[in-house]
Amino acid sequence: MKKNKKITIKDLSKYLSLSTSTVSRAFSENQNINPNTKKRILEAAEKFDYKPNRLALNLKSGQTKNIGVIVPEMVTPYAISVIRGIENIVYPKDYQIIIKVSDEDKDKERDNILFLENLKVDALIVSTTNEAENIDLYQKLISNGTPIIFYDRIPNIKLEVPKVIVKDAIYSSLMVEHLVSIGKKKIVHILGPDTIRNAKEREIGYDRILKKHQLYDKKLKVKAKQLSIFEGKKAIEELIDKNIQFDAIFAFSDILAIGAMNFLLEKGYKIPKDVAVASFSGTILSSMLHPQLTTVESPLEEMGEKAALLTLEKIENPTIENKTIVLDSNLAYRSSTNHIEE
Amino acid sequence: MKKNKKITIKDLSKYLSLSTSTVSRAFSENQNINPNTKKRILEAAEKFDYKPNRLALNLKSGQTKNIGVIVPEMVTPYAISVIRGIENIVYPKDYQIIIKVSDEDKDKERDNILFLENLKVDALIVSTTNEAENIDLYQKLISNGTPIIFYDRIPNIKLEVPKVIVKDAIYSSLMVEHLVSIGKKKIVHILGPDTIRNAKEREIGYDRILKKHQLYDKKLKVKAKQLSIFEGKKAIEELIDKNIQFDAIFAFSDILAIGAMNFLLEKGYKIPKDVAVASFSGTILSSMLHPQLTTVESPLEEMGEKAALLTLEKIENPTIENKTIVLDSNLAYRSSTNHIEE
DNA sequence: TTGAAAGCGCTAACAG
DNA sequence: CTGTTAGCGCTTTCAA
Repeated sequence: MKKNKKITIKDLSKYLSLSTSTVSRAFSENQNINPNTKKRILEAAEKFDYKPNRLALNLKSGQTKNIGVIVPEMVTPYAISVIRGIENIVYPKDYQIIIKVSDEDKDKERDNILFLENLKVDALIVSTTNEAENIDLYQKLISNGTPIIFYDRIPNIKLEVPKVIVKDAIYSSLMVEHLVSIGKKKIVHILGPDTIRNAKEREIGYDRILKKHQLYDKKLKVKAKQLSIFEGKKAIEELIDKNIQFDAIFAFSDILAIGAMNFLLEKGYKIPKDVAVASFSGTILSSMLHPQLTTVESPLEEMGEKAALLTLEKIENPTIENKTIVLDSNLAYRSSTNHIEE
Repeated sequence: MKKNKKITIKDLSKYLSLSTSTVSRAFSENQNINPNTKKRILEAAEKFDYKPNRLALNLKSGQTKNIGVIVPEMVTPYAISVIRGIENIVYPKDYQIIIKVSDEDKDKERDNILFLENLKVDALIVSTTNEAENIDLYQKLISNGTPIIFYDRIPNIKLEVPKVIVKDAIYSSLMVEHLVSIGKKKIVHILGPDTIRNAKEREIGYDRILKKHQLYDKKLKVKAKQLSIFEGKKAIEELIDKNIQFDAIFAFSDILAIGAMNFLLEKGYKIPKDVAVASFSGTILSSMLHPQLTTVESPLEEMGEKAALLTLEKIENPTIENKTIVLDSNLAYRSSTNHIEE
């Protein structure tokens, strides 16, 4: 079966005995066109259910109206929330998004960039897998005129780009302060991989509070090599093996916290009585567990919206200054740290 | 900064003193072109980093090379696995996918269809929110010549379309049989909403086994109105309120099982000793919990691949017969049903 | 205010 | 085997 014959400007012009250019003008703003003519055209368009052909517009304008979005992972619903925010902004403006997932793999990320470049996307919104990788490529795209906007996990290098981030160090501090406030003294920090800029920020926040309360002990810091359940589990297993005592855990991310918590649960620990657990990230995942996880909830959807706004700005005006937007988060206290005596 | 001047076939033809058509021929298969000429052209293309302009190709062919994918939800990593499968197949064929999420809302699903139609996607791959909704629209698109391929949650009506499904009833039976085999006698079924075809299938599987073992009791079936953690919790809460005894739960989906299990855990039940819990779906979610969830693991990635294959077939040959592919699943036995005496 | 004509980059008859 | 030409649907000078 053939596609329905789509009606074109030509058909309309023929029907109305007008030129195609006049018809065309009826669909663009502020053109020199007689209001009556415009009205007639619009009515006819309505009647025949005319829709401008996006493909032709694209070729004409050289724009694909596509924005590439590269996210580091999709195992957690983190990215999907950010994407929702992006959609909120770009769909009304007639842009599409093409989503690519890097699966925490810098090489895959590189492929994704190349793929999207090849697609001639009008801009790129990205959260990196590794703060120091693929910078050359990003740099190249940018100098070729493709706007790139980073969010959350941004490159460490001074790249001249717009970005949206959260206050990692501050909220990390606040969360650790919470752990101290509920009486915890030996607070473990499961650090994120040091290929992620945020990991360092969050560590700074953690260090600050523990030192302030003279609870700091280097032995309480364990590094996760990757963001996986297994690494979270491994980190804690290591501590236990080394016989290092602790009564709380502050993990770099949900997924790490989950690995740690499940391991403790398996071993019969009571949470939060024996060990309180808190993390950073704020996806719905944290409330799908038992006990529910106390966490720093980043404003993911807003992050996407801001990033999209910056993107659109940059597309419309490539010479605009590169803003950095810093977002506040929310502290969600849940059962994993709120011990209720039984 | 302006985009780099992209070089075109025209530039190449000028440089090589050839016509644009000859140059064009060098990039398409099986054309009448002198191998040497072709070689020269390819070399020049390489040298100048020539890339065919997708936008022009699209206009020319009337194809967007975009495939729309509509998924019912993205709270669980279900869809993302299917999408991965789709990507495996379509990316090598130079297609892009545009993902739209319906959030279990039939109206949103409708918007998504309209949106994608407007985008002139070459085909649609969809998993519905509701077996009986938006059929008119799907029907319309199909008769307008847009291939639509359904997977997993398909419409109930006899729509003449290719589809990919799993053996819901059979695996449901197998899972319930497992529950019986570990000694459970009072097996609750949390049914999915009856707007989902699979819910009925899985119920059939459940009924069959319970009747076979003369364990069937209508009171043990509770219906979830939606697929949410809360509904899972509510279903079980209801049973307990009504003082209905049970020692196992078979839930329509992961998310329902999670709600149920967390509620029981909160109330101090031991899982699986007091109550064993099993579900159907097979995302990574089930192994992120404690205890890990026994579940029917559907071959999600494969499902995506098959759906994509059917899609490509249909795009290339619209008159091809509409196949239905039925996939096998895997039973993953985990701690939520394997009680180990302590 | 409207129309004619050119052209975005590419492909595909058709002719040579 | 190669070139000429027209045209996909639309916008945009330029002229009228």
